[in-house]
Amino acid sequence: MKESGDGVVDATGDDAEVDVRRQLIDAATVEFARNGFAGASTRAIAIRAGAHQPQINYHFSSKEALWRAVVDDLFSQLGSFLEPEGTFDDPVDEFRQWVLGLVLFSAERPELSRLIMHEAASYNDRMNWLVDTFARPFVDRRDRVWAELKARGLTADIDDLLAESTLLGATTIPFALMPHVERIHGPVDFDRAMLERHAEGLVRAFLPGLDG
Amino acid sequence: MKESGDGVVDATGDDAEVDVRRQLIDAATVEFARNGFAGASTRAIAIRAGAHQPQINYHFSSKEALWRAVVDDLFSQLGSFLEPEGTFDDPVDEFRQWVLGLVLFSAERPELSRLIMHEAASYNDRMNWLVDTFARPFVDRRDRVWAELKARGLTADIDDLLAESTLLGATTIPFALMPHVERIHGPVDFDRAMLERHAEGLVRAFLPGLDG
DNA sequence: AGAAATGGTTATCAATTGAACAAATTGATG
DNA sequence: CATCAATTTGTTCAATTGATAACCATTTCT
Repeated sequence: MKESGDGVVDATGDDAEVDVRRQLIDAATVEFARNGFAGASTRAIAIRAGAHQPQINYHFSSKEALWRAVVDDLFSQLGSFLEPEGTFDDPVDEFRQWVLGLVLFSAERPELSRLIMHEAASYNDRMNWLVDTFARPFVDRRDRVWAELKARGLTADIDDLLAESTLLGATTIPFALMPHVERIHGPVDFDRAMLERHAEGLVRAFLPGLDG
Repeated sequence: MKESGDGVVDATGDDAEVDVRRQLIDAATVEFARNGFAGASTRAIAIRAGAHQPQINYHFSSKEALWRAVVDDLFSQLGSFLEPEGTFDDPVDEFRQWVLGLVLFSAERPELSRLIMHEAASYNDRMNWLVDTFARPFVDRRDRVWAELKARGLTADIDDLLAESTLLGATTIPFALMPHVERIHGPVDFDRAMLERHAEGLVRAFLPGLDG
């Protein structure tokens, strides 16, 4: 338990003991996503985690480091929603799986989009770290698939530089802004089938060439 | 100059005197959009405006009130980019003008989208006020047009409840997240013609029936 | 001229912030 | 039992926060 280096589970098998580090990350995920980095206080995070505020500086070196641990955790979860590179022969299949994965992930874990939205509105170190460490590989792959689809004449006629963020906005924003949506339309709930249908609709919208 | 009620310009014609209230709103727009409500300090806003911090509480009653004045100002600017209701006979024309207007506005003034993104990630009073006071009429009109287009079989097959926010995300997010985009692709600059072409691409993507 | 009003300036307030420190506790090992 | 490292807990600190009050300068009206 003390050594978290190798992922060996506590030999006692008694996981009634909570992992404070884990609890802190989960609580921080909620607070950072809701209020942004500046708006989230370490005390609020600690209370939500059922811990004491100084434990944040013990288990993580600083509030910044806790924020990075949260982003790390969220991107790792996102990875499990997306098929690894090289899985598909057909770029259309790859595109379809990417859109579906992003829609399903955003619906289940809107925190990552919200966290990015808080940071990506300005030029700052946290945003740069996030982009360089995690976002760039995702974006590069996306752009490569988009270029291949465009070469085949399948893509919507939108600006290449904006294609990536346009797709990102279309797939994730509805879920990231769900409080806004629900304020207008009332409580909303989606089952898997609806999300799959919605994702397929997005694919057809951005790849009109499929119907041609 | 003291009475800003009727838009009469200072009779002296000397407008080297700056309108502090105006300067504060402009400075607050930048700070709130970059750092969110909690992350923006009244001192930073005052410094950017070339004013003193207590002047914020003099010209506005509170930081909240200043934030609301900023939103009010931004929505008023948005209004000038959108054609008034009843201008169009054809819902396709109305949709096209709405998409174009939103794209042009977001490219020129990404602050409104950023400000909304900061607030709409959580249920809070500022977001509720923003939705009830400004967003609802825009959304209602958008939904009405979308329903009309759908009845004519022109729309992409995406979920009705998500259509509004999906459109919003696709049209505004690329510009709201421009720091993120530029971190990846390097400096980006768009001229009016490129934006018009991009907007038309979005229209065709979301109204595939137009090509049928 | 004198009073009133408007707005700018300085100083200060209580509250909250992230972080640091030391004492207390825990659990395992010799 | 004694020892030691790993955590937890309680307290404290300097910095920053939004807001307020007191004071000063200028203009406006009587």
